This record gives sequence, C-alpha cells and structure tokens, in this order.
Amino acid sequence: MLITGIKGINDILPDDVGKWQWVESVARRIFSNFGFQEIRIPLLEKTELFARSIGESTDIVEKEMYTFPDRNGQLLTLRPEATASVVRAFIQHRLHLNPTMRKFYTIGPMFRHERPQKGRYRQFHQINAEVFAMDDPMVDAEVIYMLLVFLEELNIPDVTLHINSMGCPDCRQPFRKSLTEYLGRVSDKLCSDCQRRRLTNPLRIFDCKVEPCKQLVREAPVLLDYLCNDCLSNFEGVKEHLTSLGIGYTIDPHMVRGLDYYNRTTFEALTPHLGAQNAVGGGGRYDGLMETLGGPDLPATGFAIGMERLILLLDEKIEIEKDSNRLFLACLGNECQKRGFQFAQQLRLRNIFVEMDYESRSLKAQMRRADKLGATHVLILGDDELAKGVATLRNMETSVQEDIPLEGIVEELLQRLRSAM
RNA sequence: GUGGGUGUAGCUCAGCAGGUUAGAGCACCGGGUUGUGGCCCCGGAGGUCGAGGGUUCGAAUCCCUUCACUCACCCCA
Repeated sequence: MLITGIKGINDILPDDVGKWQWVESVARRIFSNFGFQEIRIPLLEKTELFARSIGESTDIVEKEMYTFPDRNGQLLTLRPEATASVVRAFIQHRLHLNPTMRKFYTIGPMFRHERPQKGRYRQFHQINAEVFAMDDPMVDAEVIYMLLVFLEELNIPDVTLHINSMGCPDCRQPFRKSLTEYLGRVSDKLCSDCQRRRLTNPLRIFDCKVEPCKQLVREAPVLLDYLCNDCLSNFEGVKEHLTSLGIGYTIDPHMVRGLDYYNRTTFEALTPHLGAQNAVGGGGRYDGLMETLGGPDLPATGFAIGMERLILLLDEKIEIEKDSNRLFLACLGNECQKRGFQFAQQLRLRNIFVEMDYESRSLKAQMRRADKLGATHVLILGDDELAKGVATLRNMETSVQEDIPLEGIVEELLQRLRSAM
C-alpha cells in the first residue's frame, strides 16, 4: 500500500519552487524597506492561545483547528494563523520595551482542517505583517499601501481594495442591538443558515450569498452608521491618508472578517480570478488583542497574504533569471571520470555550478544531459585530452571548442565562467 | 459535514453501443555520428485501465461498493 501525502497538504516540487522563492524575496525586500523585521514563530502553540485570540465561536476555532494532546497531555494546535503567535512572542519577550521592535513580518505554513478547493488548502502559506503600539491612521494607511505595493510588484491582476470599519466595543454594542432587532423582524425570510447565524454570530449574515438574505442585508443597519466619534474620525483619517497616497478603495460596509479580534479599520485585497475565493490578502486593526492575551494594552494592526493564491495569480510568463554559468563535466572512461570527479569538487568549492554523470555513458548521452540541465559550457575529458595534457571546453551556445591546458585549468575556468556571469 | 465532476503510461489525454497482443503526443533510454547537445529519422522501455465485488463465453468499457483527486456549498488567505 502506497503511502500518500495528506489531503490538502501538498508538495511544492522543484519546478515550482522558483516562484515561491521569488515571491518571498520580493516580500522581504519590500517589507524591509517599510521598516519591517522578520520574526520566526513556531508552528505549534498551546490551543488556548488561538481559542482566546481568534474567538471561541469562530469557525476556525470551532471546527478547523488541528488540535491534539502531546505526550504530556498538553493540548496543542498547529497554528491556523500567525497573528496570535506574533503577539504572544511580543508579549513574552517584552519587546514593547524596545522601541526598535514595532513592525514584524513572518512567512510560513498555516493549518486549517477544511475541505480543500481551488485556492484553499489544509496546509497553506501566509505572509504576515504586524505593527504594534501605533494607532495613528497613518499607520493603517501605510500597511494597506505596503500590501498593495507588494501585489503590484508581483503583477497580480485586477486587485481591488475593500475597506470597512468594525468600530470599537463601545459602538458595536448599540449596533449589535439594533441589528438583532432587525433580524428578529425578518427572521422568517432568512435562509436556514442565517437563522442559525442570527443567534450565534449575527455579523456573519453579511457574508451570506443566498439571494433573499442579500436583499435583507441591504436594508439592514450597518455598523458604519453607528460608529462613535473616535472611530468615525479615525476611519476618516485612514481614508484621507489612503487618498493622499493615491490609493483607490471601495467602502464595503458589509465586509466582515472571520476572526473576532478585529476592530476599527479592516481591509481586503480582492481579485476575481480565484474561483470561489476572492481574497488574496486581508487584515485590519486589532487593538484589544494584546491585552486579551495578558500583555500591555497596546494597539496593533496587520494583514495576511495567501501565498498559494498569489502563486495561482502569477503571470505564467514570469521567468526566474537563470543564475550564472553552468558547467557540465563530460568524462570518457574510468580514468578520466576519476579525474573529473575530483575536479568537479574543486570547482564547486570555488563557487561554480558543476554537474556530471556518474555512470559511464556515451559522450552523446552526456551532451544531451548537459543540454537538458541548461549547461552553458561542457568540459570534455577523455583519453585524447589527457594524453595531450588538456581538456576540451565547449561553449554550448556558440558550439566553439578549444583546448585548455590542464595545468592551471581551475583558475582558467574560474575566469572564463565568472566573466560571463 | 453536504453536493457535482473526474480516475487509462512519469505528464496531457484518446479508446467505452463489451470482442484477439490497450493507444497517441510529450518526457525517458538507445541507435543513426567506433568521442559531441538542441532539429530530424529509426528503435526500445514503461500500464494489476484507482481498488474490491458482480453480470457475461468474454469487462478499461455494463452494474454495485469503496477510495482518491477536483470543483462548489459552509468559511476564509
């Protein structure tokens, strides 16, 4: 019985790895320009961390987490998102005492036990950015700007920005009340799912795709109308700064995010090219989370980007530039192969790409392989050459061959191969 | 968890009104050049037709079961 991988947990094969590395390098470059520093957090955390931060009644916590007891009976969870861990690390290491520790990014896999489909997997990868201890609307705008700059740099097509404000606990209270009242009045017209949502998590009804519900939602009270003065001026500030940076946006009063910790400005970068999914990235402010997790009462904002979705959206045409020259060593006969084998190691130590065959195959076969590997040069080492004290260097592009004396050949090759880089 | 679609060579797929040895393209290996890649020509290897059961003289093809993949619902990156 063949052992296969786990459903929704995929391999990334060498042919695709180039794209991933490229995406990561662009993220590192851009985020670093914005003052973000990389932080690496564990894949495993105590279950309680996620339960408390994400919210007990969210789908993630209720039914999507990979949770199990370790050998000591401690309940652990494979992280379903990164923010909770970054906040935890920030608190644990008292980083708020260090003023250079404010902006972080992290890249890595997350785990959610959902049914896989296009753009959605059980192990998926996110690029996260988080900013702590800053609540000026300028910061919200800058974070959003950085997200868009990044997507732009990757040439992700047809990205639109949707924003909303989730208010604060103060304004959410009266809003919740009037929303529940409204939903109570129209409850018999809601779909069965929304019937349930009405009682468990009324805000979720804004996400419903059933037509009658969408109708009703249009008439429902929206949080934006209930914002307190502070939240309102804050939201205005964010919009102003976005505009000043030349960012177009759509205000979507019905946008609801899946995690409970969000407040004030939330946002999503959407594209129509992801099948049933539409978000490539999303995030928002989460001012209360740090205190909830036992840390200082510091504001925070951030976002997550779905890397699989990014990869799906990448232009097929992008090509990862081929690095430097590649030398293939073609050896004929046992003696020559031994010489070549040692020779290859020497060149590699000098930072040159060298590949060779380990079976003794015909020169034709070796040439073919050299071509497949994209070798720019082939060094042919056979009895004829050894007898003359040379090796034949073939330029694969021009097909020009010349003899190189074995004496001092390493330095000679280094020069030739490096100069063309 | 629910529903639809699809499972034939490493990959993309043809074959399916049941009928001799299951095919193609690409990829792979070898030869055409006793030591020279790409293009071309010739040859070769590679398949328990997802698995199990049933119908039949005979099943890749029909029926049942099951598994996997995939898309969608739910929800999200």
